[in-house]
Amino acid sequence: MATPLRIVEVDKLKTACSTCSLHELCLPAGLTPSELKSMDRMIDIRRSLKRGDYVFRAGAPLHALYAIRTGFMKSCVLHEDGREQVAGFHMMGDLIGMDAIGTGQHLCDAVVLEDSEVCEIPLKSLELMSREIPSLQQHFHRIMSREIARDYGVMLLLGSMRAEERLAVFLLNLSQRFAARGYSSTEFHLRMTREEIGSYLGLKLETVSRTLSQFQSQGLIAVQNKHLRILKIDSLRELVGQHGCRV
Amino acid sequence: MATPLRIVEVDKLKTACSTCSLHELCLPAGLTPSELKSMDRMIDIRRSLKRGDYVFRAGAPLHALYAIRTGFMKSCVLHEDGREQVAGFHMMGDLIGMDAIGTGQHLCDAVVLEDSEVCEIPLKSLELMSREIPSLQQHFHRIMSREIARDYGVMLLLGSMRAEERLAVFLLNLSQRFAARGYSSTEFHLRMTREEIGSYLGLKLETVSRTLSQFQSQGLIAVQNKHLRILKIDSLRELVGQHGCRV
DNA sequence: CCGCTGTTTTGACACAAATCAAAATGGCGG
DNA sequence: CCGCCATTTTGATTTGTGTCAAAACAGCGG
Repeated sequence: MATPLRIVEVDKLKTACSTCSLHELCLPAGLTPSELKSMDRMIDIRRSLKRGDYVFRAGAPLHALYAIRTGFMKSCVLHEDGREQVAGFHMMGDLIGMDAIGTGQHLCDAVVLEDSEVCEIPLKSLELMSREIPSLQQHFHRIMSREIARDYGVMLLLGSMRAEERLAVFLLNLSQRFAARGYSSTEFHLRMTREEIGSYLGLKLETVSRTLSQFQSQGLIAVQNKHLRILKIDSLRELVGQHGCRV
Repeated sequence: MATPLRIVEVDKLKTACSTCSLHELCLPAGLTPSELKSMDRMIDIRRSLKRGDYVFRAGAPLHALYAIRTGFMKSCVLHEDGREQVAGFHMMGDLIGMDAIGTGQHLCDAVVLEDSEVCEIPLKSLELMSREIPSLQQHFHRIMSREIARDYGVMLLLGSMRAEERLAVFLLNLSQRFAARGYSSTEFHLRMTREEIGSYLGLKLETVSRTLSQFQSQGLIAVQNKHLRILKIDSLRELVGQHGCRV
C-alpha cells in the first residue's frame, strides 16, 4: 500500500479544450466556440501523471481543480489513525478537487491508478470566468451538485445495502460511466484492487472477492483478475433492491 | 413513519437578511451592508413549517434553495424499494436543496423535525446575483464544497467505523454545531428518533439505543429519552479512532 | 387524569461479514 | 526466463450487529 511515490512533473501538453474530444462531458460543456477559446486561455497547464502519483494530497492548499483528460484515479479520505476510505473513483471527463473549496485545503488524496493526464483549472480563473459566462457558471454548479448527489447515493449504499447489492451497484455504475464515455458497458478492466473496491464499498477485500466469485458462479459476470465482463446486466439490476435486508 | 403530512403554507415573514442574526453563518456571510440589501430583495419568501411538513420532496422540480432560519430537519434519500436513508440533519444557518441543481429535480425529501422557518432562495436569482457579487459567489461555492466535504466524512463513518465510533462522531458533530450557533455544546435535545439516528449512521435503532445505554453506563453521557448531556467529551473523542476495528 | 399510541429499552438468538490462515495466481524486475 | 512480491482466492472460525420479541416508558388528546 505505502510504496514510494514519484514526484509529479508538470508539463504543457499541446491539447486545448477547443480541440479536446471530451469537451461535451467536461467542464466546458455547452460553451460556444468563442467561449471555448477563453477556456483554452484559462487552462494552460496540463499534467501527465503516472500510476502511483498524487494529483493532490490531503492537507495541501487548494491551487486548482483538475479535469481528467485520460486515465483513472481514486480519491481517499484519511482518518487520523491511518484508516483510509476510498471516496470515489474518477475517470476522463470528471472534475476533482471540489472538496477543497470550502476550507482552501484538500481533504482527500487523489491517487493515480492508471497513467493519466489532467488539466489544471485555477479556481480563481474559474470564478472570474464563470461571472462572465453564465452557462459556465451553471455548468460548474451542476457539476458540484452532481458530486453531492453521487455522495448521497454512496451513503445509501453504505448505510443500507448488503454486500451483494453493493457490488452490483458498483459494477452497474462503472458500466454506465464507461458507456457514457463511448466504451463497452459490458466489458472492462478494473483499474483498482479488491482492497480499494472494498474500501469504497465498506467491505473487506475477502468479501469483495467472494462476492465476485459468487456472481461468476451464478453466471452474472465473468471475472478474470482485473478483467470483467457483465453477462446478465438485468439480473444484476434486479439484485439491487431485493433481499428483505437491513431496511 | 408515514403519517399524513400538512400542506405547507407560504407566508411572508417580516425578517430580512440585513436584520437576521444568522447572516454571518448563512449564505450572505461577509457581504457589505449594501450587498445585504440586495439579498433582501432576492429573498422575498419565507416559509413557516410545522413538524412533519416537507420543505421539498424527491422528484419535485427545483425552484429554490432553502436557508434554515430556525428549526431542525432531516433530508432522506429514497430507494425504489422503499428503503430510506437519512442523508443529513440540518439546523439554522444551513442551506439545503443543493443536490437538485445537477438534474433540476430534488433527489431527497427534506422533512421538518421541529417547527421551522426557511428562506426561499430562487436559484436563478442566486446565480444572477453571484455574478455581480464575487464574495457571494465564493461563499456559495464554499457552502457547496463544505457539503461535499461533509459527505466524505459520512462516507468514512459508514464505510469504516464500528457502532460506538459512529455514535460518538454523531454526538460530537451535533455538539460542535450547536456550539457554533451559540448553544450549549454539552447539553441538547435530540430532535430525531433513534430510528432516524440509526438510518443516518447505518445502524438499527436497537443498536443505537444499546450503544447510548452503554455510553451512559460508562459515564460518558447522560441520556433521558431525547435529552442528552455529554459528561466526558474528551473520552468520546478518544473513542473515535480507537479499537483496531475494521481497518 | 387516564388510556392510547408510538418510541425506547432490554434480552435471546441468528446471521452476514470480518478475521485469521494458507494456498494459488499473476505480473514485474533482474 | 526465473523468482519474488503483491494480489487474489478459498476455507474455517469468530463476532458485531441485525432480527425478533416483549416489556417499560413518554407524550398527547380526550
